[in-house]
Amino acid sequence: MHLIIAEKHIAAKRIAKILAPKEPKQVRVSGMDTFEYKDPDAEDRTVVMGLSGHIVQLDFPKAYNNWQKVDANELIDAEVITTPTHVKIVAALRKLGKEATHVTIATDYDREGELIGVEALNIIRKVNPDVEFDRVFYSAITKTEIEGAFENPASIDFDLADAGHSRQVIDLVWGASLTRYLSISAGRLGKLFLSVGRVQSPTLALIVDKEKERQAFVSKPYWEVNAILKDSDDAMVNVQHKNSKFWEKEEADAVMEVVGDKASVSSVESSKKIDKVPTPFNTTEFIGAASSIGFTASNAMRIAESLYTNGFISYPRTDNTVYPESIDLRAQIEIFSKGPFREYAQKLLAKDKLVPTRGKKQTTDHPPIYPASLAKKSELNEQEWKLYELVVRRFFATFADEAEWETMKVRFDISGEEFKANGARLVQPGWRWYYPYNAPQDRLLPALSEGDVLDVTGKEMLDKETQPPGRYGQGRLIKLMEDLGLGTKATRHEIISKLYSRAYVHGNPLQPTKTSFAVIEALEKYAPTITKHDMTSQLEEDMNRIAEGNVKEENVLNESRKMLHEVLAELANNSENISESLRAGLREDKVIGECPDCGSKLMVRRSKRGSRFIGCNGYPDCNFSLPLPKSGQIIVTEKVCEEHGINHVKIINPGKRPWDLGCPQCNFIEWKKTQEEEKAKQPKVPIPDKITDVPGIGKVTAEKLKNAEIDTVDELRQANAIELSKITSLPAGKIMKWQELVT
DNA sequence: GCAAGGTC
Repeated sequence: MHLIIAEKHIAAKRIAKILAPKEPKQVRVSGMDTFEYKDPDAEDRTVVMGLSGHIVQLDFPKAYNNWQKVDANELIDAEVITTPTHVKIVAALRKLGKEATHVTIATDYDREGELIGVEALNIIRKVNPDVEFDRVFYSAITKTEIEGAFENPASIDFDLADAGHSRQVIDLVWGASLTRYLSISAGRLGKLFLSVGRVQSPTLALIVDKEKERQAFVSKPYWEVNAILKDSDDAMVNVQHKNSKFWEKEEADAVMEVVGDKASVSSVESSKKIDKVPTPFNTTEFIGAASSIGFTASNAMRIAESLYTNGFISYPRTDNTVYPESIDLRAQIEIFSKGPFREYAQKLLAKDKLVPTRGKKQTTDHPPIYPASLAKKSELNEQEWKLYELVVRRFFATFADEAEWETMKVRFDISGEEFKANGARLVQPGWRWYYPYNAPQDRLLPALSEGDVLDVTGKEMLDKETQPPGRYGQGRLIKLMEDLGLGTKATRHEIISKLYSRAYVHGNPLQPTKTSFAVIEALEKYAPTITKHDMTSQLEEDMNRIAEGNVKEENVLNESRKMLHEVLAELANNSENISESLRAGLREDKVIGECPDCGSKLMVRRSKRGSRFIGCNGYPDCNFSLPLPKSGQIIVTEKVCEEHGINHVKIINPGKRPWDLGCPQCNFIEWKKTQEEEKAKQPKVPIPDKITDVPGIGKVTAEKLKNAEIDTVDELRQANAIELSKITSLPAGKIMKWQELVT
């Protein structure tokens, strides 16, 4: 039997369909769908099966799992084992592998694809050591490419796979040991650990650096002088003094002073401006465009994935910005000559020649993202449609003409002072007709010529100040990561999500917590390697050397482990310092403002039972407290409540979108109000006389309350639930419920 | 419980 292995299920299905003389048979093997056919030239049947990317994972043996017992240092030279992550697929691979006489690896045409293929082959060779194997390379699953690839099978590039494997080992060993070191050092064990990694840490450093730049920024005041003119047809023109920023108020005042009531046109310059045709979408460009119309990176990718699996767009994870020749582009446009985009498709098809733009990056992995089929609006939800439309319009735009603007620069003389106005008018929409996103508005000026005189109908002086550089939005950050070589098309958005879920950042644009400052500062000082994108560039270089056969993987790994030993030694030499500054950062993230009762700091605290609340540093003299939700990471944001002067709070739960709780005091007041309203709706129940009559309070609980000097219903009602919870170790929420019942 | 890379 000839076994063909593709990287994913859908690729296996489509390859089988292209290669099979008639419709391939779908056969289930160990719970996996495979595709079978009989090639007339072959003696035997062919089976095509798909993997799900990597089906195995690197890890340390179980003995290393205990963070308290196993030191970070020991991880460096620990054995690295391969464990299956997709058990069903591995089982199917073994079963089919045993039967196979010949295996063809048909995974994606890139380094990870080579490694994924070798991983699968290794599993097969364990059960069938002498099996024959080869490799095919293709850049798009089209009839021409697939047939061409299978007519000319090549051999597996084991060096390239080794290069990929070295990356896996280095990432695991560096990531795990530094994560463990920092987490232990900060006393953050359990799910609040402080993670470190080759990609995530330099990315976090970018965000922290930007925040530092903002903090160091000193804004400078400046003044702007504008005037409003009216021409003979009563058309208004807004003009600005040629000094767009006056740094001295006196100078602006002086200009205001002299501006009279007539303006004369001193010059009119008109010229042309060209907007270049956009290039085909790769993942980064797509996320950037989606981000500019309001999608988060992860949402954009999640939706793209579903559009892809439903056949509406091509594969969304690609670096390529050049359409491969094997795709019949005209036919792809023709698909849209009916339906909601027909107007656009027809206009393109009427062109003599369809020449698409080419981006800077040309790769072998996949084609750029383009629409694969015609969708009906009713088949998609609103968000899916928006992104589908984005992909369709971008695809069209890449065949369109340049957009052309007519620009006008007019200078005016008002009482000897020069003022200016800029106009722009889109004269040739070109590609902008197909792709109307983020289009600059026309700025129309009336027809003016030199010597024209206008009335000055108003003047104004605005005081402004220079603004600090903006924080990174997700789209911008992903572009920057790509420029620096951090992460891949498939992982950049996941890295960003990781930073959110680890509570290193919040908000969009991204804002780092104090903990992030502390983590990055500690690493930059004592383990700088892991905070720089150079580590990735160095790794890329090493991987290229391995791939070219110039160096053995083992040598690169030895070198890397040696470096990591040095890094950990440096950390150990400064352990007290590091521990202290990490803990200080963590503490700072818990400060939520000043206590309204006593002026001490209000902090996020933990009761003995482990539940969180906001408490006052003045305790026990001050009892001020506010409740917090039971689960989720608590992030104190920069926003301050206008009414209560304390910071707003966000709650992060894994897998859920962050919950903006707002001001904890407002939230508590709101909560009490809804409780009261709820209660008002309920039929009146008499308030119990004895504490043991309160539903939910039994003998044991009553005893506990008694120990805390709560004997009567009145005392229960008046108690501070959180304080009482601390003394009795009864849940505060329950106490509050009982209080409701006796109020 | 640790990374980053595939894929869903």
